[in-house]
Amino acid sequence: MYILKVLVEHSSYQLDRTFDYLSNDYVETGCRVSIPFGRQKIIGYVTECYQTDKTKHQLEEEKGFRYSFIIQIIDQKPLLNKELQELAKYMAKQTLSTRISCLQCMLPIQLKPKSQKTVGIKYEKVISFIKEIPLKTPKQQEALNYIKEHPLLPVKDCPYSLVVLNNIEKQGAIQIIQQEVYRDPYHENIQQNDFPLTPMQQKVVNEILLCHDFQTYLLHGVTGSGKTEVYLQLSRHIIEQGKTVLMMVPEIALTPMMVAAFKSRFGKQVAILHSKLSSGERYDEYRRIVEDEVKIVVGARSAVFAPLEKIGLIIMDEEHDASYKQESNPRYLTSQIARWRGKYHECPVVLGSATPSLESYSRALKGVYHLCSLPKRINQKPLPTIEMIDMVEEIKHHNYDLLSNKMKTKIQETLDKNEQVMLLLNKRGYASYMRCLSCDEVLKCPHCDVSLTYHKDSKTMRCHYCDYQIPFIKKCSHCGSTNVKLIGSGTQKIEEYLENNFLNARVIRYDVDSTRKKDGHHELLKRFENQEANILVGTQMIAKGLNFENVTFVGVINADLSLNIPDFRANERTYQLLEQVSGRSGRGKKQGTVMIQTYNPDHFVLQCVKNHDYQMFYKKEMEIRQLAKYPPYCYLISVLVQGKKEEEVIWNAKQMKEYLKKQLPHVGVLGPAPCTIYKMSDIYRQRMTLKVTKTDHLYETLQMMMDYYNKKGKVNVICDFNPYTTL
DNA sequence: GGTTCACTTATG
DNA sequence: ATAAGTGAACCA
Repeated sequence: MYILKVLVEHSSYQLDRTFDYLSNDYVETGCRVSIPFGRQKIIGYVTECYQTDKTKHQLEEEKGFRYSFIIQIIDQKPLLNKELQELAKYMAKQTLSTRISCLQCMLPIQLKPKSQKTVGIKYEKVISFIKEIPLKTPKQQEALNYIKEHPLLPVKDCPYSLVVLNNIEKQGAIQIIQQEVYRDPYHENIQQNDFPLTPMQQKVVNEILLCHDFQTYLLHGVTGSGKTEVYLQLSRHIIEQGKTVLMMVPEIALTPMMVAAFKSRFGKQVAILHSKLSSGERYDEYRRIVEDEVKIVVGARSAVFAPLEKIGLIIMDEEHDASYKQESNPRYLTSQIARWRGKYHECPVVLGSATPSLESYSRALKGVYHLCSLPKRINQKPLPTIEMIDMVEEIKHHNYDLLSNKMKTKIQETLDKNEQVMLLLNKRGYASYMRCLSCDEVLKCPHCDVSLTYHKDSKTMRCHYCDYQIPFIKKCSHCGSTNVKLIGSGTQKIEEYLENNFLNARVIRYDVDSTRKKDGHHELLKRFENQEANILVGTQMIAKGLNFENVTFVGVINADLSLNIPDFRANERTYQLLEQVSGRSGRGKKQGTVMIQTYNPDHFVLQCVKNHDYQMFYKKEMEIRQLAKYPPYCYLISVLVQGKKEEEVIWNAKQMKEYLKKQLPHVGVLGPAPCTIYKMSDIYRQRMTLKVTKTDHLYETLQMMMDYYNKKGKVNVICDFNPYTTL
């Protein structure tokens, strides 16, 4: 008889431990079993299995609880291999989430217990050759010879009619059988050869290939420096060594070009994992990986759990991208998971970006990561020239239009030359902030260096970090002028505007709405690539990874909006966005230009963008981070306290703060303050922000606090390590 | 006495 | 997470 330690399917802190069951058969860890639990029948994951000589009765006497036998073993083979089981343990500890939620987030939804979605396995009729026998007609004989040449030929691809095939089958020479087929989400299969590398690219490739150990590389390459080609050729070398490659990209719908590049180089050896695949497609891709039919996995965040064996290289493109942070349940940071797997497989991890996150860049400078640079565009193409356009000046000249006169002229010129235009509408920053129209100051929190946001219900300006608040007064605190304005995200009808204001403008709008349907993005981009349109207008989605040779002008309509988001990363995000979008210009033979409209042309972020000077940006922004004690000078942890009764939530949150201050004297605790959305479906939410420099006792203390409050049940506590959005 | 509802308890 | 058990509140 065997004793099994089982995690039950429900993700709850009260059930975040194993339960003991009995089985007559040995069950491998990682398999699911069906078990009685209380009065229910549920699914559990086996984490341990060992033999015992004792009887059920003896065990019960000894342990003081009743044992049950499992009802059924569900999987013959473990769903997750040893590596991923280990990883789940690590992740649960790092994110303070339940072990079961970590296991579940690694599986495709179809295999998660609650999922009602059962995937129909797709079958196809194929012809299997059995034996050579004399046939009735020459046509049949001819067909049989053909079938002999083409083993397991799909019926639909056979040049002979079904009637002929049926006749041959009746005589017993062949058999038509049902065979499982995989749905292929990307049908195009054009093989393409590698491009020759520049000496700089070659140097990076050589350096990384020399590494046969775990090491994190930060590949800092300016836009258009050919990072993709480096990834492709590294991958080629790794799979030639018989190993596999994990290629991570930001939310994949936004980077169709990277996917296309891998597909066209490596064809069927690539599996694609992302959210826009249909349930069946995703399941098939997952199975292809499990069955070891795939050498490279290209995918977004959740692909970091791809069940690849023998990983020889892990790449994270656009390393700084916010979509790498999971914002629900196990709130993991993809780079952390990737590096854990790199350590496990003893292979290099490459983080690539034109605009690395400050956290990564500072690690590279400290020597924790190994820095590789591609400072030049390929083929010696210069970076585009950038011009700042002062919108305050435009207003002085009574131009209240969306576009400055200069930009209008430039757009028309570009269209006249039959070249293409990309326009970025920076729509970030949903909350309103206050700007003085006389001195251009934005009202900021005196403690947190973020702008205050307007709260309509209480008519106050409040800080979302520390809850500092002042009543809303229509007066500038800096110069005293009453000429102030609340600025929010105005929804512009820019597509219409462009069509009405420019001759021969053919506009494609590329945003969440216009690309919602499957392959929507792909289709729109194809049309733009084929010159069916000459203006592509969109939100941040157009900033990343697009490569159109005929785009020679990029315009940014409102650069500052994202500078005033109440988030310590506002400068960094703005720099990244503007640098990335600028890089879309002049990727072909012709020189590109960029114009950026702003109310703050002298702001250091915009000046650094103008000069393509990442180092300067890094230096200045690091000074700010150091003064305000923000990452990379500390780790942030966001502690969310939520519950049905507002007073209870506030009271408990304050109590937690006292506890934390006592237990962790070296940790700074900001708040508690109400969340941006302080009430969500009748649940009140308060947030504290912890600034951590030393992690001594940190996990244990937080774990104890969460256990205590979550088991009490009055309020619910969630910890978010390295938060990217202010909840 | 019977029904309802909030709250507690245990799950192997 | 979820179902069952507990006891107080309410009603006729």
